[in-house]
Amino acid sequence: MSKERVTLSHVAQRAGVSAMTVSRALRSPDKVSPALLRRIEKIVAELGYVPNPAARALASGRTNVIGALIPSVTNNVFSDVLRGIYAATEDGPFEVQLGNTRYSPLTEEKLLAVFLSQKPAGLIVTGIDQSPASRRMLEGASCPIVQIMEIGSGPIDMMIGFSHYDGAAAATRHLIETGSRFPAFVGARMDPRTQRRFAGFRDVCSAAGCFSMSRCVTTPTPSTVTLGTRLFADLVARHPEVDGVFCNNDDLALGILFEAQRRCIAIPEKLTVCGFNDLEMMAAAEPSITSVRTPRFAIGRRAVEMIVARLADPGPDTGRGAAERVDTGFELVARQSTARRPR
Amino acid sequence: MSKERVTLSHVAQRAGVSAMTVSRALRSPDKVSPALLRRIEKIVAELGYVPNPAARALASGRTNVIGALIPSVTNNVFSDVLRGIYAATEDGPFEVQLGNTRYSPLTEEKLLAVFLSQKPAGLIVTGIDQSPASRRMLEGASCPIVQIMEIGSGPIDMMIGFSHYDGAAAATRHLIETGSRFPAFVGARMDPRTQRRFAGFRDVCSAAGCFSMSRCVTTPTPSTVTLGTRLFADLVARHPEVDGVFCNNDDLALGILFEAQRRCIAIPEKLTVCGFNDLEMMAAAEPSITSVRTPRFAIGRRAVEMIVARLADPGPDTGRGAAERVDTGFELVARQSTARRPR
DNA sequence: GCGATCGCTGTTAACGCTATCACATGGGAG
DNA sequence: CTCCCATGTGATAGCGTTAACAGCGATCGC
Repeated sequence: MSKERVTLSHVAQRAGVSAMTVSRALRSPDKVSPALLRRIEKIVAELGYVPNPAARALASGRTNVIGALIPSVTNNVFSDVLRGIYAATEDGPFEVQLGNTRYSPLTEEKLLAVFLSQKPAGLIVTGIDQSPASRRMLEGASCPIVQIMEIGSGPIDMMIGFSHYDGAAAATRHLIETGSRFPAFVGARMDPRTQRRFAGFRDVCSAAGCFSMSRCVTTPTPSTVTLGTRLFADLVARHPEVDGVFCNNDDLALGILFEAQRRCIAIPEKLTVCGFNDLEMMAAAEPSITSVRTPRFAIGRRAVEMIVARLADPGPDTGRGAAERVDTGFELVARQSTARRPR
Repeated sequence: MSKERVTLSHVAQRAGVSAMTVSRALRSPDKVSPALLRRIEKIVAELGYVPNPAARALASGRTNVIGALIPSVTNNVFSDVLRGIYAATEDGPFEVQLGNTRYSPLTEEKLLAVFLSQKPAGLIVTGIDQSPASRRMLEGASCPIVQIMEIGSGPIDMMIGFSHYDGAAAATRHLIETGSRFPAFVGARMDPRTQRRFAGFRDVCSAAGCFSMSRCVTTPTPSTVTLGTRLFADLVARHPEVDGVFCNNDDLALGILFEAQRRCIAIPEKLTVCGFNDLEMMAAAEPSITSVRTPRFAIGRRAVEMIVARLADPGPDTGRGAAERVDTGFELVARQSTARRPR
């Protein structure tokens, strides 16, 4: 058993053809006669030939790498998106290169430069708030690009997501409709999407005449269940009148549930609670927690599919096809934590 | 602004030196005169030169890719490990290539073949239960390899993790010591590590004379909070006498907490509960939940560090250095859910 | 003062693959 | 019976980088 790598020419030699033909047999099988194709495939299997992606990339100027820029790997939201991305790529020829921007535009710029220099097959970026420099790089790129998780105007190329503002607005309306007169906002890691959720909350409350900035507690630190308990403790200490909380995500909502139980504040009788994203555990909680369901897995999968489709058919325009912009919507899932009749 | 890629020779031309010198300036700065080095660095920055990794890989026969084979991206456990891996790589020259084995040995074999063909700088694989084929491939590989999450005998190369058997045994002992006479086991996704946890539970219970197979409910499906509620419902329906539960992970434990609340089964008075992994929310829950803390982030980070260290100093042996085998241990964190005096 | 040595830089030749064009064959249209 | 084109295959030339060695002053030891 030789330690040496099996290359195209080894296969070619064994098959009595040129390396180019073997390359074609693997890359575009329809351009090789069927009999020869079978013979080559057999030899490839025998020798255990695996193409060298570096050589391929160098020679062709393209790679089969789809780059994905995600702000966090820990956050449940993005692990679902990631799962969708992996699900969509695992049958195809593409592989995923993950970049963790850690919510930093600067990190994103750096990663973008690195990714783009590798001539990726496509790029997935999170959100619509790229820095000017990032945006310039992306606009100059020659591969399909999908902005995910959010929709807005002026897509760089393609876009799939939903309106965080509308999602939060719907949740807030629900809180008010189920009788909250002193609604509060609890938010962590105030990234742009979170801020738009806050805006949705604020505008709906203002319109209903029940907005109070001092009932909004936020922090730049990442959201956790424990953080939810703390922020809620702060909130009730300052505002015992609070009778409804919109959390900018489910971790916080769960923390509030626990802290309320600890303080014997009945949910939903004394306090209604609504989260965001609808993580699996929201339905299982006691009481179950109302949340805004977002199609995270689908967004990840669809983003890859959009890139693959574009690659297969670049569209009528030279270069980029017509920009696709998909609004996935969201769904307010009302549960026990807001099951209260309005007075 | 030219669309053309900036290559080494562009930089070289501008600097009035050969491409090789620029390559050296970037790769081993100490072999280039300081003045020239500065000049080259300036031009690199000006031109925005980014090395082509494909060309580098092809020419040098090595890559700076560390491959990581993980059974799940969704599972909180592995997202923490992943975070550790990313944390350790983000300052260095290495990048991570993630492979999702989805708990399938066959998928793992395929991914391994692909990864190894790319001559990675190092490889991280999960667990110690590689298939014979996988093991052969890994043993034949010429890069550092770390098996993570578990320790056992006969490491392929390096290894970092803890004993799942011992962790479960400690938890079970704790359940019995805090007064459980009819302890139960609830487990999902019975992968090898989970099974060893079960073995720990079983052996400790048997030794204490309180093991009953029919009080062990398991399922091959992935663990979720909702699944925890269901399995617990099944369990109490068949065994109302159960007064303590060891869950093979925290999702299930949380589900059990919720289901117990729904059924007004007081925790810890009527039922004690212990999870595994000590996810963040265990401490925040009401009542807080006892769990076995495992150093997931540290394992991920350390695994990368072990690879980097090996790469820097291959050790005395030809090829591979002395195998490193790190037992990180675990920590039983007792909380309210098991706060009961033994009778 | 002279060869030996060191430090820095250049030249050449790959690495494994694919783009491109050239070439050979065979069949169908005129 | 030509001519043309489609089809399948081969030869050649890179892609951008690094390994390996060659060269060439300058410094050093004796």
